[in-house]
Amino acid sequence: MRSLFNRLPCKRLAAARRSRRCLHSHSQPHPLLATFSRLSDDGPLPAALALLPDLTAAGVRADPISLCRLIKLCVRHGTANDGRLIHDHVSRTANSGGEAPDTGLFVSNSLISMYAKFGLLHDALELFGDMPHRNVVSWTTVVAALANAGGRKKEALRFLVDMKRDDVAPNSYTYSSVLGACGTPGVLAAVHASIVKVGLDSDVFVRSSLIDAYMKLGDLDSGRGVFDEMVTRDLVVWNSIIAGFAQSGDGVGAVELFMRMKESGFSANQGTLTSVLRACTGMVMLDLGRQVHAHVLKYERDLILHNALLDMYCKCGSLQEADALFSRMPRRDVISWSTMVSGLAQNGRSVEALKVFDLMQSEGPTPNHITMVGVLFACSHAGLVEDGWYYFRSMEKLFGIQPEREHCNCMVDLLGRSGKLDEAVKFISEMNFEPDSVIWRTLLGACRMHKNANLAAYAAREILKLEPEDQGARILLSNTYADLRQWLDAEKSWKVMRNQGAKKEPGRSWIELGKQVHVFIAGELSHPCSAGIVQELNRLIRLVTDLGYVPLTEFVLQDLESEQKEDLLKYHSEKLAVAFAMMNSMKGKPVRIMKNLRICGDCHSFVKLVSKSEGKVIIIRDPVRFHHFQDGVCSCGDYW
DNA sequence: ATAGGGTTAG
Repeated sequence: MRSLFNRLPCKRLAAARRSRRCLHSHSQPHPLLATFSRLSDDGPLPAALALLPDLTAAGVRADPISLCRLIKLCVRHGTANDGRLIHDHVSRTANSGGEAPDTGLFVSNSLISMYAKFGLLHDALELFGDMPHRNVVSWTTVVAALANAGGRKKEALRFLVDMKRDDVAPNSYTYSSVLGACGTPGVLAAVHASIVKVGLDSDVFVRSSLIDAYMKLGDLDSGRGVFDEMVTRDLVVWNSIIAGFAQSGDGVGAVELFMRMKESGFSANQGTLTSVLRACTGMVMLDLGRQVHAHVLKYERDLILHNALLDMYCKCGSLQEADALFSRMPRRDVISWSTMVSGLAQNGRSVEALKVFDLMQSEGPTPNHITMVGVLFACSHAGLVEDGWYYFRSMEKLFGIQPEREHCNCMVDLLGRSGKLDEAVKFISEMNFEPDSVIWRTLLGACRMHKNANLAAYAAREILKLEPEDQGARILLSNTYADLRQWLDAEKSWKVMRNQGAKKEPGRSWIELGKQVHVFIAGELSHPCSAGIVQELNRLIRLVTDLGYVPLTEFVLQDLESEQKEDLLKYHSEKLAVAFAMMNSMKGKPVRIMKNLRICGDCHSFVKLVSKSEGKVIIIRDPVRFHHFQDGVCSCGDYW
């Protein structure tokens, strides 16, 4: 008998065991059980739940399969209280004896999973602690719950250690869950090693988690390595690698992978499209973004995807399209509204941003802390000091949002940039936080803007106290000295940097044209069309000089002869990009340029005049905000 | 009975 069972395939084995048990234990199943089984299968849920007390009264035990199904039904319906009801029922009937030990285990595992899905981690852990036996599934469910909960990743790893100590071997389910909890390269390397050791590294689920984990830690090469080794990839694996590239700022790489994915015969789903849109957002690839839009139409109800599309239009500076989409979206959540608020603010339309925020308060969801960052950003970039103070002071009362570091930073920016440096310093000393380097850097930027070298030196020293290795402070400090033409001090500051091996990040601008992204590096004539670009640049300079352009050499940071300074200015990356764009862009269409550093004052006035003389809309996005140049005027009002 | 990928700011 025994050996016959062993030779049967698993499913049939289980069925045979069940039927054997039935024959031996009770001759007739209770009629209530049949009803319960049917109701737990496809509902209605309330009717199935109502049967539980009847079962208890009749002294009949519900079978674990039905119970597990019922628990899943509660998850689908989002009714945590019903799940609790089942838990109560099970614990009341658990110890009446006479059942296989695994029966309780299955139901308990289901319940843990249910609690985790409802975010009731406390209940999940309590139940886990009370269980007489735990198997891989129990451990895995808890590990996954902790890995997915915010801020409990360390505990997830601890549970992985504990389960091994308890002689329960993790399986591919466990590893694919726990990989998301590896917060440092060292931990990730260790977990990866043990995955290889037990031979689970070829599992697709494990692989996609590995790729994701490496990419999220910024280790693109390792992520790519895992991906390249794979023979059989599925859609999620493709999505992981594309998302990784998109999220780490390699938009071009993400798009290339997307093309390869399609060549391999996969078609994009919502997740793929979201990542591709994010890549477009990062690189200002508006044309590609618009093509993706056509595919988004299929997924009318996917909010994440629509929010990504909305952000793409905002960050490509096309607010008409953003606005049109926003008003057509059937549903809008906090993220949709926040995207719109900061999108408008970053594009220099602060007043409209605040109007959208007003609308949000009357007909939208409750703002969150990110929304408020956008609101304060709008105030600081339009010099709206009074409004900024109002929102900052009332956000806790109105929306229950406690001001955090980011909000304080916006306030320092608001006060500092509007020239109220003393108030900014006072604000810093009165904040609820210890000022960090970000705050000091904001103050330092304001000092540079208002040419207050003494305060700048103070802020820079504070930064260097906190981050002695960070060269940003020295750069900004020496820039301030340079602005003041205190060349000796600037030189001293540069020398320190040189000695520490620091190099200023080169300015880069890029532009999407046709199906390509063209990159321009300050001072380098590396583009294949460089000769033509220089010619065009000279033509533009002649034109704008007639309109009154004078090179603002104060934006050159070294002490050089003025002619050399003009040369350095002339080949700023955004000027190269503008010249290239003028030669190649379509008539009547705006030009979009993105750059990695903030735009300098000289380029700003140059582009203003080019927009006038060429009758062209030029949009330049820097890391913080946008400049829409049209007819000699910029949307930022020369305040950035 | 347990698992992997996508959205806002900094």
